[in-house]
Amino acid sequence: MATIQDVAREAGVSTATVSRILNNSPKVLPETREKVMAVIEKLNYNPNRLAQQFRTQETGNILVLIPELANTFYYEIIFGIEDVAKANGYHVLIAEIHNDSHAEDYFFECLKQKQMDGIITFSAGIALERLEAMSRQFPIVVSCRYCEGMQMPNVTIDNEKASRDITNYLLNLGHRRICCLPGNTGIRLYQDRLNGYLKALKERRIEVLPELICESAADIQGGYDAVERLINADAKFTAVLTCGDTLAIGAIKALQNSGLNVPSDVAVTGFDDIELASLYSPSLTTVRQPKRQIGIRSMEKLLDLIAGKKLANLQDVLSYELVIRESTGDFIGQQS
Amino acid sequence: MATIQDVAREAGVSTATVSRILNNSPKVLPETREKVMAVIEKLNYNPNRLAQQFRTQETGNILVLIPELANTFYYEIIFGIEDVAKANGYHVLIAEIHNDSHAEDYFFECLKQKQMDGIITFSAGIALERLEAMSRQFPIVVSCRYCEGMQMPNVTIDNEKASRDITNYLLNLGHRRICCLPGNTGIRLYQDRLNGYLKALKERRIEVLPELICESAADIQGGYDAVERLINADAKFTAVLTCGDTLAIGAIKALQNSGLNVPSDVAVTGFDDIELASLYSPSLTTVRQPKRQIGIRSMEKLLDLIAGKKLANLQDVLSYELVIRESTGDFIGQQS
DNA sequence: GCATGTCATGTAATTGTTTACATTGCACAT
DNA sequence: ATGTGCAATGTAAACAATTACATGACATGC
Repeated sequence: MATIQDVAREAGVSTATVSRILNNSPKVLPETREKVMAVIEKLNYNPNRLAQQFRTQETGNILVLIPELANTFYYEIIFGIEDVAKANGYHVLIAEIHNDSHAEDYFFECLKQKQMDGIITFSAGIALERLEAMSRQFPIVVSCRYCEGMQMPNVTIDNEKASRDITNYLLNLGHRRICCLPGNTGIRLYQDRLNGYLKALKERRIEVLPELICESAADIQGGYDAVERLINADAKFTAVLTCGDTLAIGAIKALQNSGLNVPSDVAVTGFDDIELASLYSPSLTTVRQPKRQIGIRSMEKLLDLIAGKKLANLQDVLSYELVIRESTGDFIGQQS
Repeated sequence: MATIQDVAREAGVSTATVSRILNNSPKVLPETREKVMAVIEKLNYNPNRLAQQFRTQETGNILVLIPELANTFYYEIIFGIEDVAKANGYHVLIAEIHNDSHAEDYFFECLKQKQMDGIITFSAGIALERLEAMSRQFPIVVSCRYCEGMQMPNVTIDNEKASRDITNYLLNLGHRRICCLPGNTGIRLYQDRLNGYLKALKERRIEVLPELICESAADIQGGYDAVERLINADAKFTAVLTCGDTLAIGAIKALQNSGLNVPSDVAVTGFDDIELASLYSPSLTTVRQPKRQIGIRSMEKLLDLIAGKKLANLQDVLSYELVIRESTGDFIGQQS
């Protein structure tokens, strides 16, 4: 593998000149450039990016940490990130964290050690305090996770409010016994959505029934299992509010397997508006997060951080939208 | 940010000693080790991994290139990769290629320039000849894409045979007018599956009707669009064979929207057995690829390549399985 | 007491770039 | 002729680690 020295020697110039040509510095004679380019061609020379990065402490790569590849919610966000990244000459790498805080640590170490220029994370397995401390030193944006009281660059929607809204929608349809599938309440995000549900019920002075709240993994299987448990426990309900579209899909499948029709027997709501939400049968009533916008905003923030700019505001709270589809059907009873 | 020199100076030892401690070299006095560790702690020193990598030409990272994050098929494969990687001290990064061969090039450049130790690719936008040439020099494994005649490390199933099998299954159920949604036949993978369909029909001497073959994007929307086109063209058929589960889901949604029931009016088959295949309504009859195994095998191959071992065999062809579920229903007619 | 071996540690080269600074050569004004 | 300025190019340091080789201290055997 040829080095810049090989090129310099072969072309009879100094490495500095070769470097200048490579970096499009203007101060170089056209004929010199041509001569050197010919040698580069001839030797099939490629600059060693590791050496470049080592020298400049810049990689041109940013890293996105996501909890699970399996959650299709992240696609469009990542599209948004990629768009902005590409337009600014950055490349996007993705790493899956699962629940492995060691892995998460590792990647933050990579950032510390300049292996990438910045991180956008959707995960938060590591201690928030550490994350906050690191974010003061390195370009880090936390997306889709509201970190109350924390001073970190942050892009989200108001999950609690959105969840309250969709609960109110069910209440307005006449539902009173509404199950809640909050997913994993160990994760702040899901806790917020559960809180929205609780708040909505309390505002209407409707009793919260603990037996209608069923935690689970926040995926399809989790939704399926949760509803199965509810049915086995003989719970009575006319609606299932889930804190994620994947949960909703699992829930619907379980309801159907028990011979219940969605929405005529039980209404179901999702959250996020993943691609499948509109394509599933029945299609899902859900909260649409501005996914692309979240990605765009996150990357823009990250670029500012990388450039060392002061952020105009640390936290961006974007707007969401209620999307009414088939899974909640029609009005079933009295308005309260 | 403290460097190894700072640590050495502060601890009153040489950088070599610090380095030895960092790399668990045995030849260092316990008291020296302790003294240095204390300084490392005190200065909050972290080795600069970029410098390490630059020096050693090893990164401990491998890269997985996938065409689209949106295709849930890759999750479990990546699980398998991650398992083996983790067990061997490697970390997995993922990059999405879309249809951007520049991006693909970029990442292969990264490999050339030692920014990662190896690549497993599910994509093949770049010229196969170049890929083959590179794979002779660098650790590269091509997964899920059969590259006929190419001499590259490769892990796949026999797509054509699997597709022939599932077509035969439909034929055995009595179907004669079977649509085929091959997805994007520009991609070899889908071409192979289409060929399997064609072969099965020809073996039974059933006429291939071009109007029943409808190319599209290889995703949910593509499947939806393709069936819509077939219906609008007033095509007559009793089954739809798709070359991907996402296509199948789109197809089912479109059929249902036209008032057709799956499977009683039209049978539908998928391919891949993504998570959703068993959870969709109706659940999908499909070809189960040994996803985890594909991941494991791919990573094992890559490790051998990184270690510079000669591979026992370049190509691994793994076995698949037909999974019968609801979307194909029961026997509808005469056996041919 | 001296040669030899072993162990812990130090010295300094090395890796491939970039870049601040130095140098050279030339044109032009004086 | 000579000084000045500028453009093109060269020189060499710097980046932060690893590691081959060197060194020094001490123990051991004769």
